Amino acid sequence: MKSKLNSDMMNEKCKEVAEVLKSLAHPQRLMITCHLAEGEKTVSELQELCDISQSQLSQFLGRLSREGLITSRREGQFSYYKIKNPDVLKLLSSMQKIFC
Amino acid sequence: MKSKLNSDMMNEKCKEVAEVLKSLAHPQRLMITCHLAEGEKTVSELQELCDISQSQLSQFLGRLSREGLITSRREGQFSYYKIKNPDVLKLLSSMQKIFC
DNA sequence: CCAACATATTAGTATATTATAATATATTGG
DNA sequence: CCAATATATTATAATATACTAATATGTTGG
Repeated sequence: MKSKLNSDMMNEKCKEVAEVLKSLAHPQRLMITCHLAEGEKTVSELQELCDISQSQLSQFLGRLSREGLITSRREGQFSYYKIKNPDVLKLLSSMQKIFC
Repeated sequence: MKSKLNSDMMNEKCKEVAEVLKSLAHPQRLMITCHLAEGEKTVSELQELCDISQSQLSQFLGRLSREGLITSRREGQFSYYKIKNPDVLKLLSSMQKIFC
């Protein structure tokens, strides 16, 4: 069951996975995604939970969206964000088991 | 069995884990660590495996060492590197299951 | 010892990221 | 409509990262 990758495939994979890691590799972005892993949240909820400036939160959410980790929907006043990529959910869950 | 963290602990954890992710969040550093996850390797072996310049490889290995993910020992002409942090080994293994 | 090889360090430039402040847009209750 | 609230965008300065070329150090066989 051990899946070996050839050199080109490995290059590709590493590039792809490194992108995801890069998105998560910031204390507050990680915190944001960890909270989102528990379920959909509004920006204001996240702001409470993460203790982070409005502008930065919005910028981080923008980046995480652009990079495909999360999605949002607008409902009235509020924007709701949640994890989009199921692999990211799995990764967050693994990390929690390992580090928490 | 669900370990909840209070806000301060979560801050700490996120900071700590984000550091590790940052170390891994580069295609070639990820590739290096993936190869090291299979076992100890010399710099020249890694250079072959990763197709990367001598200087960059050495700089990346330096960084990964400084950041506590890997260790090295010198034996004659060669430097042998391997994964130091067992959590990193677990993480790499999880990521392989998820992404490969 | 010295030539060749293995590895590490340094310096310099280009690019990316972070954080902050200021401003803009969208929605709703009154 | 307008004031208040929620969210997004822009500009900018500080810092970190990536890459390359050049040079330095350490080790060994002959």
